[in-house]
Amino acid sequence: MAVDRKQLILEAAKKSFSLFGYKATTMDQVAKLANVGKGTIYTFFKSKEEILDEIVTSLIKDMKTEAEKAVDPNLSFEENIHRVLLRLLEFRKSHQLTIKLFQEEKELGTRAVSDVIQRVEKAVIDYMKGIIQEAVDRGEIKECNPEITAFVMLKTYIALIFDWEKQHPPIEKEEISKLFRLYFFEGLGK
Amino acid sequence: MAVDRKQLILEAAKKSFSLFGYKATTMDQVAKLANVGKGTIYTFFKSKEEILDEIVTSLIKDMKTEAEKAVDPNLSFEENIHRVLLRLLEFRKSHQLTIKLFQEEKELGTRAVSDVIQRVEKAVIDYMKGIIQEAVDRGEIKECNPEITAFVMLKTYIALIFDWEKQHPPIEKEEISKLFRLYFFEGLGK
DNA sequence: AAATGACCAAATGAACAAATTAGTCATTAC
DNA sequence: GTAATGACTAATTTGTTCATTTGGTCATTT
Repeated sequence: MAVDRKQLILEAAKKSFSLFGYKATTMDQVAKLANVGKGTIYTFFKSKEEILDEIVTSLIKDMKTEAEKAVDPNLSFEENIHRVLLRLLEFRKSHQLTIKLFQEEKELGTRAVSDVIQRVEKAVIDYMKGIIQEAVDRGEIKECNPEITAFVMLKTYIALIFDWEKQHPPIEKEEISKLFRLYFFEGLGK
Repeated sequence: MAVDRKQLILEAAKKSFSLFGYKATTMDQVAKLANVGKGTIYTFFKSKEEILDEIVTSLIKDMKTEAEKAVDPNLSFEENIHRVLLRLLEFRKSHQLTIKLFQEEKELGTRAVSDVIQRVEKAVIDYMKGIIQEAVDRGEIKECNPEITAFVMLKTYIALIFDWEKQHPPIEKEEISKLFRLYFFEGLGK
């Protein structure tokens, strides 16, 4: 079978988005990178935005795989959710595409990019929601609204990992784990 | 004694910053609003930014007063810190100046405004830090890093009040109080 | 039938002109 | 004499023009 042109286009676009961002990537560039006529792109995708959407859909799939690798059924819910969050935020921190996208959202506020980031966040929360619901069902943790809990946990991790570093030296993984246990599981109360 | 010109200028600037934002406020406008010559402004302040700084310094003082009013020594630390946070975020939510400033920081990214918001956040965290340290000393809550704890609590509240509302119906005050107790004091663990 | 790139209308941004602005300072008012 | 002023200026911002670039189409080629 000949080369999969759609795949070529997706890879070219992903590379270009990662390197230059969404807005700065031109369709001519993608066509050239993919070794394909520009028109060909439009036989597979109806717009530039649709390419980004498809790339992010597969990104979300990758993140899910990554998250699942972090889960170990022998460990407690507490340990698992911590590992999932760390792994996902590590992913976000180390993958060119996500870095560029978050940067573009903050600096340019490109709408298509905002939309797509929203989608990633929702996917993460949905995934965590599932894990939390299971833990509640298993009786491992107290009754709680899984969506709000997932939301608060994610925001807390982002605050500890991304926001804290803006003004202070980074907190060690081990330390974050301790903080997380203290705040969310044991509680500050005596 | 004649009218306090410096105060007139501060009030005019505050009004204009609240109405149009920092960047969109001109010194001519402030002078006109304050009924003084533009040159007079520069006998009290060395720049537009210094006016903003002074206004924010007094804003921080107001917030501190507001926060102190929320504290009731008969209540538990848990209840007090919750009341302080709610009161401060209520303040931020309902005061024209803070609304405009946060909006301008997000939309325009004006540097002087970013600096000043940073300062407000630091002041809030410092204040909370003190309350937390006291509670630790009193043995009311577990040993913890007061600064990180204050930081995480503030971020959590902002997430619950501002970020959650972007996508969901707002959470009731009473509900936020419950969530806060659950996550930070009792912990999810059984 | 699939792929292509010349083509087009719309969007962008470089370049320049005009207007506005923060801050100064010689003059004025008291 | 000194506190206040607003006309002035250098610098920045804004509006405008217009050539270039861009996303997307489609007649032609393979």
